[in-house]
Amino acid sequence: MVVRGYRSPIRARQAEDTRRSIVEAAAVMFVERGYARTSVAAVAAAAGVAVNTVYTSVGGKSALILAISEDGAADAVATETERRIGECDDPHEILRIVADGTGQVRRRRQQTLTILLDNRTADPDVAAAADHATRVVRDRLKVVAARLVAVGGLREGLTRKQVEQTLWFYFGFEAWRTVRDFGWSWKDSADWLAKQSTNALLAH
Amino acid sequence: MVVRGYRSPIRARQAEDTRRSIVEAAAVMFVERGYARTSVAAVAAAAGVAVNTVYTSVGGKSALILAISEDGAADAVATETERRIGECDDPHEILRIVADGTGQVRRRRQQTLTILLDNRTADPDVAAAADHATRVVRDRLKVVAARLVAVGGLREGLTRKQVEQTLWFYFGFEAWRTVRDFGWSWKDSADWLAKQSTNALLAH
Amino acid sequence: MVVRGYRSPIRARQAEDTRRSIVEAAAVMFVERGYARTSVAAVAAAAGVAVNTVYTSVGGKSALILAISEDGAADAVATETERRIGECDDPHEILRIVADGTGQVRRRRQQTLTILLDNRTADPDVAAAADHATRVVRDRLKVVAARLVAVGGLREGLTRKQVEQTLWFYFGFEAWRTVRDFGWSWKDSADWLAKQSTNALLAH
Amino acid sequence: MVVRGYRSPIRARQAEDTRRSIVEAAAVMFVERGYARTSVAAVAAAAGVAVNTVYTSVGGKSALILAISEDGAADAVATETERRIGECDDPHEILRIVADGTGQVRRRRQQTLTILLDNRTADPDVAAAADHATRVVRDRLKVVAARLVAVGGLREGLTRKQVEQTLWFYFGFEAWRTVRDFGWSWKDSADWLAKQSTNALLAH
DNA sequence: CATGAATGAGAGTTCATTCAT
DNA sequence: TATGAATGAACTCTCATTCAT
Repeated sequence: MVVRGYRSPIRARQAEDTRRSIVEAAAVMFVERGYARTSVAAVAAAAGVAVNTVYTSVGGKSALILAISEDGAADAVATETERRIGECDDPHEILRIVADGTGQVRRRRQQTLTILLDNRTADPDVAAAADHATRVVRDRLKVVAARLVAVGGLREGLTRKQVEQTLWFYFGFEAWRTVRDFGWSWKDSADWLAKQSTNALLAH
Repeated sequence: MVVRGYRSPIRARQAEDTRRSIVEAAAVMFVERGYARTSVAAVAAAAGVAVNTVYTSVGGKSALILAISEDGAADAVATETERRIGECDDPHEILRIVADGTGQVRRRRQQTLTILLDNRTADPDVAAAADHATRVVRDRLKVVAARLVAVGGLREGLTRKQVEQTLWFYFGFEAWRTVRDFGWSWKDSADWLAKQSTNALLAH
Repeated sequence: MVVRGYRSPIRARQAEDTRRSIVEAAAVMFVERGYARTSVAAVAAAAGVAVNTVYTSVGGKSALILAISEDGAADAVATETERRIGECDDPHEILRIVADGTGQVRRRRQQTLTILLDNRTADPDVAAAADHATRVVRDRLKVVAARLVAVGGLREGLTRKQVEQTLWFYFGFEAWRTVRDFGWSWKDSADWLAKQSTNALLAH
Repeated sequence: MVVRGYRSPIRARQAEDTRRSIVEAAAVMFVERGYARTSVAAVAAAAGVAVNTVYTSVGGKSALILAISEDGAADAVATETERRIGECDDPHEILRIVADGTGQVRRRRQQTLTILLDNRTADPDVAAAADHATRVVRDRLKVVAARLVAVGGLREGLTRKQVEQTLWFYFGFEAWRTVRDFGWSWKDSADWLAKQSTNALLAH
């Protein structure tokens, strides 16, 4: 077998296009019909490729979930949010920033999160990906909790762990899902959550 | 054609036992492995019966979900809770009662709710059952919201709809699931939710 | 086990009623949906009895076919027809009698014959019953052929075997089925078949 | 999405071979054991392929029937027969041609017709295919009837509809089946049917 | 790189039948 | 005698996956 030093940028880009369209098609179908009831054949048909192309260009069914969950992993918003919080000394403002930040992440990754959370039980790989996503967010909220403790202004008697849990209660996936179901606008949702969490966490 | 009345209480009870053990086995497996990945054969094996006994005594796979969701449908706690709220004039006390009541329902039906909520996407029948369960609880919270409006003491500017949504935010399935995940005791969970919702809804 | 000299004519008659209604229900369903696609459970439901009663009072599925095919086996018409042919010397009249006789048998046993003929391939038992019914009729036509040879008036050169085959062609199950499909009246059908067979068999 | 044209004549032919051998194996088994009692697995085994290859290359069980019935649908003989009848002015000759033509079609499609006719009740799809085949032949005989009316020589008082029905009686599936069962040669069968139908339809 | 063909494993479901009452 | 419960065996079909091209 001769390994040729052969690269075709055109074909490489086509391949990338194919891959992307498959992953996108999969995401849509996973939201609509759920992971378990979506067949690889259906994804291929929706993407307009042969069944096997799904395997050659993305991988098996669980690779599709991985690809979906990785697509939005490197989220610039989250990094930016973290930076702003690190620079902010006002706890009220910090909660506001968290509300906006988690809202924007949610907005951006809504589809992905729905897929991961709603199909936890369908496949161990999905469960793992969902847990990973959860852990990432909760780790960020841990940092926020530490910052809130540092800047002061919390209600009496709140431990750092309690703060972190409260933040997750108000800004976690379930919270956002619930308020999204109410049909509120993104801004109203963020306002409301910021207000509730302020009540819960800050003195006065 | 003469329809002869045939009754054998012994056999009827045995049949009911069989049915129950199948449904219980199914519930356990649906929690552990999820609906989609649990086969009827596995349920039958766990219940110690033949595969087709599942069909003759319960029905198909989706009938299992239905049976599970109906098992706890008529919940005496919910009725009792509604009665107590109807007799109570103190809004703080009402929220306390709601916290305890939803907690007890959750406690009692934890397994069932987990199954329904986590397998929504796996099967339309599951989705329907989950929606039904959700609607039942939200309808009850609507009544509570109306009661709170009636007894007074709410924060200024809150509409009845907002009250209902807030109640769902604090006492709905997602809220309880979140606090359960924190590993808190049932009592602590109820206390915390009551406190948070009081902050959110009541003046002072 | 004590064998009691116990007979209850009432129960015996009830049992016979049950049996008959099951067989009749089976006959209807076999015509409508075919043997293979008719389940024993469906027959039982149509007859208003438990599934197992079909087994205890008639037998298995193929016993149903046997019961159906025997119900009309002892056909008085056929015997009467044979007698009249034996007494008749006019070949034209004989064919007339055969036309009427086979028509009446067909009329009377239409349902049964349809079941047997249309479900030959569905079950070896059905095939056997169908073959039996066919043989009975062809044997009778053999007697007729012999009689026609005896009374004379046949076209030149016809062997007894040819006569028998021709009679089967014009008065057999397939012939009657074909003319029935035309929607003709029983009388018109018999007239037409008598005329055609007369043309085929008799001189002039 | 770019749809790339992919053609591999070698593989396409192999696939076609596979398909054909499956359909042929199915035809044999349907004749021998009937449609209902023939399992897809048995067909696959007889064809030497995996069970699911039956599904991927032909379709489900009913698709097998369709494939079988279509295999001989475009029958050149029928077309040729129609042409010859259109050019013929002698009614005796026309009946002769019809006898030969229907006989040849029967000869060629014997297996297919047996399958369709004998399994009518086994499956609605089979019934539909059988009805279709029947209709095609009867439609052709309608044309013949019209031609006979046009060229003249019919017995007095025969309507075109009666002519068509008579043709179906003598040259339809049931008629041919009956004479086939007699064990006659194809030629003898055609001669006999031509003669009988001539007697029935033509003056003198 | 992408394809069509073929596969093995397993799913849910139905069926004819038997057992204990 | 007739019943309801339970069964084993089989069926059709779908799925995720691999092979040769």
